[in-house]
Amino acid sequence: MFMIDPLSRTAIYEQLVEQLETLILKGAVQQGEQLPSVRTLSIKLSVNPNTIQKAYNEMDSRGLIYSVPGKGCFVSMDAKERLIESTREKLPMLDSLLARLKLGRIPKLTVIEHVEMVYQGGVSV
Amino acid sequence: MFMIDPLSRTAIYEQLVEQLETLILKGAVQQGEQLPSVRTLSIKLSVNPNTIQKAYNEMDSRGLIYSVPGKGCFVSMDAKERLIESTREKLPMLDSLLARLKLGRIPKLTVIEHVEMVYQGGVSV
Amino acid sequence: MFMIDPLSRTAIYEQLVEQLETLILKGAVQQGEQLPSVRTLSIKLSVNPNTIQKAYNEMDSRGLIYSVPGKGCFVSMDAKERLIESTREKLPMLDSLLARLKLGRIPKLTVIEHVEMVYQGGVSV
Amino acid sequence: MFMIDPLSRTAIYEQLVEQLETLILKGAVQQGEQLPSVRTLSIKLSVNPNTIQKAYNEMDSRGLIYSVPGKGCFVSMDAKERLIESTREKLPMLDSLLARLKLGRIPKLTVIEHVEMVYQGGVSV
DNA sequence: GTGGTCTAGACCACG
DNA sequence: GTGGTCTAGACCACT
Repeated sequence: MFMIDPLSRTAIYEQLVEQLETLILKGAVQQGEQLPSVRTLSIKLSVNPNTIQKAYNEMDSRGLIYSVPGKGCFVSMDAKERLIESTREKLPMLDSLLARLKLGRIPKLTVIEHVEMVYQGGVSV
Repeated sequence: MFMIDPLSRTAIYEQLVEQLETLILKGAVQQGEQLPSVRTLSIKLSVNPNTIQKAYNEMDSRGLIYSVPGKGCFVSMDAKERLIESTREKLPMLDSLLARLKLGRIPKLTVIEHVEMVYQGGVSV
Repeated sequence: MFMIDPLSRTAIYEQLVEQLETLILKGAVQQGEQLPSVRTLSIKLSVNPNTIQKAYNEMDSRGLIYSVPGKGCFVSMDAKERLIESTREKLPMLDSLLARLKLGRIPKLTVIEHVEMVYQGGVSV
Repeated sequence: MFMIDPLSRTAIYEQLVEQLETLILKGAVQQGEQLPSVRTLSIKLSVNPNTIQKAYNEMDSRGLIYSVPGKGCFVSMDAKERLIESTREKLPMLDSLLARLKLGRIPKLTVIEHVEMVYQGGVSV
């Protein structure tokens, strides 16, 4: 369910957050669904429980999941909606990346091809 | 010449590297040209000299600049070429960003608009 | 009789204690009256029996209820009196809350309005 | 500057957050001011650095402070404003507390006296 | 069993 | 020096 690269420059807990976000967006994890417990996941991923906890906390504070002490962590009912709404904030990243590609002589056509490919249902991330 | 945002979450030395890259790509800094000395730049930007040094080291190790002991740092003669060549390595970033935008319900048309805008010379970064 | 919010950050057993306290103070539960059994209540509220037991234990140790083995739990004859007496212990909470409201620029008039409203029989909790 | 009660039921990091909030509201800590470093504070309070870090993180994510890796943590320029704006969210707590006091036979006059006392600049928290 | 907090101690990146 | 992350292991409260 989760794939962790301990050598990556991005923190483990951030990898978890990002992956859980895409799982929610893809519908692979339904709203209201219970997430794997901190301990279970920590063992499966051979990662310290504190690290899992930190990832869950982060998402909790963003309202994407909620945790009920003694019961478990659950996906918020409006998690997907929240994520969709916040996506527009990523457009500036697109702009700066495109500008860099343009300077690097990547032809517009190549970029458009990538857009088409991804949006034709092609690329999974 | 350089604009540093000390509050940004991206490290200062990375900001310097990125900006120098775009300056080279834009031709604002010519190949062979001498770069400001570490001390000069550290004072101008009120940034720790170590930080400047780190940025220069990073670019040196990538062959984009070279330092002549006792004289200073200079832009490599093939800096621009190297940068252009390495740009293709950034395409996977584009793919994953596009996939995220798609999941976040950003319409393809919106993305295309951004591509057009940037490639029509619109956006400067 | 009881309303439990399993998503609340306050523990379920504390919700039960607080509600039972106000029921006693309001006279909705008379002194000497028998309380629902742990099992009954746990089913009605779909809450773990241990949780109900914990709430009852808490109130027992405070002398608000007493349990007769084999018969059930009963409200102490002096429960209401005890609760009223212990209320003064809550005044420091009022002070610190007021201090925080003052720092947060809540006007005195607004606070007074709330006092009036509650004491005019307005607010039920 | 900070007072920690390790025996309190409220978590240490929450005690820190609350105290820092009141310090900001009182103006004892100015906006833009640098906070004590994680390590320094952890030694002064004989608390684990991670705990201090957690408190700082919490306030960072709420926009009350910002941290610059390698430099330190600083109070946000709009910290006080944010805190004042969020104070209204505490009014429901006032209502429920007042309702409990009323049930516990605390006379309205007594409550009003406390309000007057605090708002006449009396109580420091 | 669950989540939450805390300590101790380590390592990294940044300035 | 700074903040940030991670591990290991412990304890607590709640269900």
